[in-house]
Amino acid sequence: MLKLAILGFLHDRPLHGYELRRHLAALTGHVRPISDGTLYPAIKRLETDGLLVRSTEPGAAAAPRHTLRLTDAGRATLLDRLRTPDDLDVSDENRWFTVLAFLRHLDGEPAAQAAVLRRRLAFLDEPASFFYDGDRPVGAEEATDPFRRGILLIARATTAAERDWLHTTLAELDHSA
Amino acid sequence: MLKLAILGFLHDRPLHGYELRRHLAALTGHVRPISDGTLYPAIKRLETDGLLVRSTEPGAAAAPRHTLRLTDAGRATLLDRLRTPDDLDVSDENRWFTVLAFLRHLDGEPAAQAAVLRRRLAFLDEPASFFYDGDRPVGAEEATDPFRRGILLIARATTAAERDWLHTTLAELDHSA
DNA sequence: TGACCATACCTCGAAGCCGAGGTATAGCAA
DNA sequence: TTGCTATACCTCGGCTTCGAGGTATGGTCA
Repeated sequence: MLKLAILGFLHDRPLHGYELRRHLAALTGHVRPISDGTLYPAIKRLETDGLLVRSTEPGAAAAPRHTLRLTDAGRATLLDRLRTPDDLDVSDENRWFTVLAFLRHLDGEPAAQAAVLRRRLAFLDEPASFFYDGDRPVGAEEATDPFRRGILLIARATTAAERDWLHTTLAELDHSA
Repeated sequence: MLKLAILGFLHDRPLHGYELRRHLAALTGHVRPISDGTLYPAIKRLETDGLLVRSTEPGAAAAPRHTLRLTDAGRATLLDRLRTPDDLDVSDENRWFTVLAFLRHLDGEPAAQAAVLRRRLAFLDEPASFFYDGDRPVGAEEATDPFRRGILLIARATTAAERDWLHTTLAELDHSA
């Protein structure tokens, strides 16, 4: 997820680590902050994998900066990951939002974008609850525990809003394809 | 999060590992499945920490089962964690739902339950967006990218539903306190 | 001149998670 | 009797993450 986000941000334009940090903080920071000890090793991994290159420049306001630039391999990896996200990217909301944040990078391929959205739709259409009475899913109405009731109500509202948005966006994409 | 979920399920009644696995699959499995290689070491950690004990029994249909039972320390740890969840438990939706799933275990303490809900409310009231134009947060209406627009729309719907539920539930808790 | 802060990057050990693989037992069907 | 499936548990290496700590530069302000 971090890898995807880094590649996604760098696709727009080269950034140095500190800027990247701030972009990441804006995207997912209020939910799940990224520490330096996570970010910098991740950058190094991407570099050794040949997905990005760094060029040192004198720092504007402080220490020298390492400007990070996506390579062709990096760009290809990003687009590939966006075209075929794995199941966790589709089911976990945090990861899914990261995919959505960069899905526009597939801008020449509305059919590929639509295919990704359809995978999410399929996931949302799977009958799945959080709680079961034996094998039977427990609906929000019958939950006696107010907190579990909350989970079900919130999940239902989210799913409804997302289905709505998915359907309208898919219609637009299909139209432009 | 896994630790919290295990303690939470065992608070209801003793379970063996395989049952626990199925409970966990129902709670978070459709979003984020838990593998054996995660579950069993986690159980072992809880055991060495003295939070649960296991008693081997002949298996009903197969290999012998290890029935897991919460100790007093385990029960205390669970309640403590529910009373004072850390920030990530409050901000990350996956973790927050896990807290909610077991918050009823604080049933004698409506004030403590309300305090936890209020922390979530405070988090939701923080002005936070996913995208910024400089320092200014970008609203769903101005987002030109349809996918980022989706993120903002879905997040807005979720937040609205959750605020609603939090307010009504807090009113009930305050009434019963 | 010195204190302090924001910028900018990095390392290290501890811990957790994952997937792949392994070991058994019991029941059922070909 | 062979094989399959479900039950039930476990280990291992590899990878990622985290937090705590460290280094260095340049600017502001007293």
